[in-house]
Amino acid sequence: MGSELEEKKLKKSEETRIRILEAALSVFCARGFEKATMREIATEAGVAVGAAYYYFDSKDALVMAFYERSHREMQVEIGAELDHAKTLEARLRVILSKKFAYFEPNRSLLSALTAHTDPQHPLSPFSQETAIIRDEDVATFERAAHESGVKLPPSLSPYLGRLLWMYQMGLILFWVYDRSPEQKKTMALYEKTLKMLLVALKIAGVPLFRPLHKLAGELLAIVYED
Amino acid sequence: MGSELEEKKLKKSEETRIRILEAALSVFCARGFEKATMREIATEAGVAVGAAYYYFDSKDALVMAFYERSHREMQVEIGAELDHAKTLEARLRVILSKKFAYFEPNRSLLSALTAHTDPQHPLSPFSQETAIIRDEDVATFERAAHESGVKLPPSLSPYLGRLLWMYQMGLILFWVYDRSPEQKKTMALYEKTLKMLLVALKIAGVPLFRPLHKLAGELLAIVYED
DNA sequence: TGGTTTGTTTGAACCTGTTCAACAGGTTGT
DNA sequence: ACAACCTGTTGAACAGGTTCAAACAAACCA
Repeated sequence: MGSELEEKKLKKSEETRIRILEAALSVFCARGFEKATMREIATEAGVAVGAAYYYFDSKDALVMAFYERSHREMQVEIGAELDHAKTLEARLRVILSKKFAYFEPNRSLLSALTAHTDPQHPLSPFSQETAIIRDEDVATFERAAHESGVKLPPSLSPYLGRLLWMYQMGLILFWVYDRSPEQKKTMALYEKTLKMLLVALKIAGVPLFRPLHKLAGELLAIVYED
Repeated sequence: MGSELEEKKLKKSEETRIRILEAALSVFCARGFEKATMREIATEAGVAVGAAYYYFDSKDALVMAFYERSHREMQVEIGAELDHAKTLEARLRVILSKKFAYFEPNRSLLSALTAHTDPQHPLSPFSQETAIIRDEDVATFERAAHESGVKLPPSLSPYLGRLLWMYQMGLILFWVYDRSPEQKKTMALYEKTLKMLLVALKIAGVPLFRPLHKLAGELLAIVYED
């Protein structure tokens, strides 16, 4: 009957889509994003160039697909591991370790994702196109902080998730371009800044710092307004 | 004799170089960097495409030439105005106002310069290619701070110029992509952060903050090491 | 003067991301 | 069975950045 065949066909189509994506990743890793050509990717996947464009809007879209898949897979793993972590420090380490570990073999590919500051550029971490992933990531940070009992004054509380996301983004950016052996510099920065962050969050609740809260809140309101 | 004619010739060659650069800027401003084509730039300059590549290595190199010229011109103007400014606040305002004013008509072109985070990319603010400009800028900030009598503990003092440059870079980046009317958001951020920066620098000298100095110094050492 | 070197200019050709008209094969409706 | 249709698939064609062999011109040398 139709449905069975249709299912087969959908399967087959999804299969070539994946084959093209795999081919792309393999060529990206071998040559780097810039040097990789759509023709080579298509050949590697055993299809014509046009087929690649039938499944993916652009070369960038291939990276985007990789990013989406990575995100989805990591979300699952992080979600599972977060349940075993109690303190905020442990939770943040779960998230960050997972990301570093996951992207380790593809650092050069990741650089295609962090290379653009322009929020108009599809691959920018600040773009419309990456908004869904970003929001989910922010929510993960927010939940991790919330569930480990972090309390911030109301003027700062709404920004907590985004601040943690920003911190993570900065670290990853530094990591991607870190040329020290085994990215030792990033790891040193990671340890130091994580400690500082935790201390900062701890003392941020103290009423003594109210004037600072107000200032910080105003700044964040400007940056994140609308 | 030779020398006179040679001078004429050098003049003529320099003239076409400038004509190509002017044409490029005009087309960039009319169409934006991406939409501008080398063929149109060449036509506008009244030369063949090849000529543009004889004088400039690439399309990027045209932006780079613009950046170099802007920097040179601003350095002169800033240098003159800095003598009339006493306080650090006044000096920083001189530098930042000049940059905003100068780049105002070319915001879209500037975005080609701030669009890349990759230090390997020629146009990145962190690249080898922009190092000379960057170092001169850092030196300007350093001098401005030094001459207005800012004192920092020895663990932080070597980074003062680079920190101020970083602050400026962040502001400019925010400005380039600020879509609020007349970039009001950037201006609000500018006022607030400048005040905070000045306060921070003032209290950074207080011995009470020694443990913070040590931490900050260690962080900066990691980031700027090598 | 005529040949040689050096600096400048040209435009065709190349490479790569992207588009698109054409086609193949299967499904559906009649 | 036939037409209409939907889904994939193809490769030629196009656009724009870049290269390069060849031509040209001016300066220099003999």
